[in-house]
Amino acid sequence: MTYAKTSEFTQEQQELARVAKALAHPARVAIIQLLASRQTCISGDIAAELPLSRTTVSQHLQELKAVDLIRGEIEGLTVCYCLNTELLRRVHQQFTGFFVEATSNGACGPDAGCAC
Amino acid sequence: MTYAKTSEFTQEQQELARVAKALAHPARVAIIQLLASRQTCISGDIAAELPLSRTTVSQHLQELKAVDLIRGEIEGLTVCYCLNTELLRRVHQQFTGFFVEATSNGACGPDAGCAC
DNA sequence: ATAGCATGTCGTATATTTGCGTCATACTAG
DNA sequence: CTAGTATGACGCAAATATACGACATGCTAT
Repeated sequence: MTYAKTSEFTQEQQELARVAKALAHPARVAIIQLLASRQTCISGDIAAELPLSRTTVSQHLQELKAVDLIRGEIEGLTVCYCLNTELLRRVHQQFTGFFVEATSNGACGPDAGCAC
Repeated sequence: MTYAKTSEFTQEQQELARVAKALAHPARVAIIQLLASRQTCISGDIAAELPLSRTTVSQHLQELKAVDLIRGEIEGLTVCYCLNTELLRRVHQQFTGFFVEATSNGACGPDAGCAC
């Protein structure tokens, strides 16, 4: 994600893109849903639930952790991953703001001089 | 995005990831914000507003178009791009559902047997 | 027809992502 | 201490994404 031109955008745009990127893979979406559905914060059980190797799942977990959407605590032999609900709520706000802004102005139409 | 294992996830997870991927670059976020802020559906003016070459911007536009988040109508010499507000609203719902699901269950804590 | 502009497509180089096997580490149990 | 197990780190191959210059196409005037 650290391409040369990436830095020339708004902080807000970069943040949104950053989180979006974290959710840009079905496995990572699935991981978050899994963590949300279980009371216990499972660890390697996640890998067992996904159609991917343990190694690959571990990488996806690291990616989610890098964005701080999830957190991991070493619990003896296993590792306990949890959702960062606080951040998730904040991100939800951010996305909502974006979508509202994008949908508030009625779609451009003939009035604006275009055929859409 | 069409890796081998991608297809073994829920339709819902794939859809969400698909849209998230479309928003996973600051330029594409910026494009949507630009289209939302202007009454007229600008075309190549978009390129002028972004710190990227016209060619690169055109590619980002094609990606957004591929996911149907925006639509383009040839308007004589120029091309008029518009937001697909209908889809945007649907996507907003989808994301909200996801985030609510992820944040409704209180974070796992000592009760669940973990230190998070 | 000719010239000129707006756009998209193509080819190319580089950076990143994805997926997995193998190894190193760390802790638990015997 | 010796296994045994759960995890992350490392390295590698293949697939994608990113960015851009050069070209092709399609209108609009003149």
